[in-house]
Amino acid sequence: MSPRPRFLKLDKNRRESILEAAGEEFSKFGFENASLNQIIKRAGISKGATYYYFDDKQDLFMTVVDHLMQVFNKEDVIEALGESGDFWGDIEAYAVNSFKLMRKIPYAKGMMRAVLEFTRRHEGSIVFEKTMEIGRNLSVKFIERGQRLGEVRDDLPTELLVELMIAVDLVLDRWTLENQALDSDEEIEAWSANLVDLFRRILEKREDI
Amino acid sequence: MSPRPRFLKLDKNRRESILEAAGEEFSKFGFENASLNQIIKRAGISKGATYYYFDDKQDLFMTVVDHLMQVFNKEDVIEALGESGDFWGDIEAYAVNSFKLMRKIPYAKGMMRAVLEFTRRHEGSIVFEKTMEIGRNLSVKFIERGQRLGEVRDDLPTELLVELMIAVDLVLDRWTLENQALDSDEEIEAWSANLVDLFRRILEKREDI
DNA sequence: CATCAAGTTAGACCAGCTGGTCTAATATAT
DNA sequence: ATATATTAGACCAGCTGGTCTAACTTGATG
Repeated sequence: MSPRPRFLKLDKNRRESILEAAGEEFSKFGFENASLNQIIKRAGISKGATYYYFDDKQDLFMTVVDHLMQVFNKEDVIEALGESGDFWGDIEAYAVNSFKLMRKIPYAKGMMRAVLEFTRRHEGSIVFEKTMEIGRNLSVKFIERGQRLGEVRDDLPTELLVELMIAVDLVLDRWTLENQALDSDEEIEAWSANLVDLFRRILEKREDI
Repeated sequence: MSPRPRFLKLDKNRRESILEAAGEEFSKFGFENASLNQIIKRAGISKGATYYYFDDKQDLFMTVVDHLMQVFNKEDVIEALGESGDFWGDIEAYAVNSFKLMRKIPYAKGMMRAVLEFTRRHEGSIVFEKTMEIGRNLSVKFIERGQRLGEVRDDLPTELLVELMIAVDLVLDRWTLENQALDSDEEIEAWSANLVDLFRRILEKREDI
């Protein structure tokens, strides 16, 4: 019944072209607005094959999400976060990494937005709870660690801070994407610094205002 | 050909129920995903009437936008912005006003998001240029005035700062909306202060980092 | 009052798309 | 040769934005 194992046995090229087509479509239009037929056409597979590998549209969506999670989790910069002395420096390292990854998988950030939107609309959906937990926990853990170190404010709800981080992240992503600002490593580092500066401005504990 | 004058002659109740139904639908789902049929059903009018008053879906969308623009422009707090000595204080006054307005027209902010999304997808569309100019100019003027007063940073492109402001604004709007945080005037003022604090953190000129 | 034209409305209808189902054909392995 | 895994694509109901005709309302004119 659950056709995912089948999908994993598939030829690598074909598998990736499906993931890419789906990823780009979902990334551009969000879950609801993405056209399954369009994905199929772009991936060059038939309806029959599609529904042989996936239960439905949502299953395909989840497969793309899972794939991205795996890629992102391989990079274990996150683990070291805040373990060294330089908390904000570690964040910057993570940001650089994230930007570099984005250049390799351009639809990754769009997918993140799509997932957020989806979970907002289908809050009851059990399937996505775990997925969201992973993404959220990263930011939540980061914020809580920062708070324990006395670096991050605690006057606003953590969930709100997470939302703010994601929003700012997405704005900078789109900005750099539209202005082709990430062509060289220097540019990646410069924009990472900008992102971290914004995070810092928003999250930093301050008494002076 | 252009049926808008007809619409204005319409009975006020009916006109407003159409605007409200359309506003809520567009606000929830964005332009493309909003169902015209749904709007019609909720407004209690027929297809024939709809296409008698509006050229097409986009015309209806524009009509809602126009309506909101009129409402917002009546409040002329914006004009005084930064004319007094207290720049950030003036911003706060504007934020309070904006939150109060949002409570009266709950779909206003959702519409803003919808407009942003639409213009992003239809950048060529001449119809929307003027509309966007109004919204943008407000933030742009604000930022430039702040820069002239030496309060606002100038190390990032103005357009990017605008995007950041809008994004943060939307996050706080949704947050307050979902947590019914704006029931009393005290809460409105408290959250306005939070919003302004965030604006300030993001925009403020700083040497220390 | 009757007549006639203009303004307004209802909703049947259309092509085009959607996600999803089903069958029949083909490839593969035993 | 046979059973099973895989694929193609015709087909479906349900929706979409938009068109069109026929009926109804309104108001002016005789």
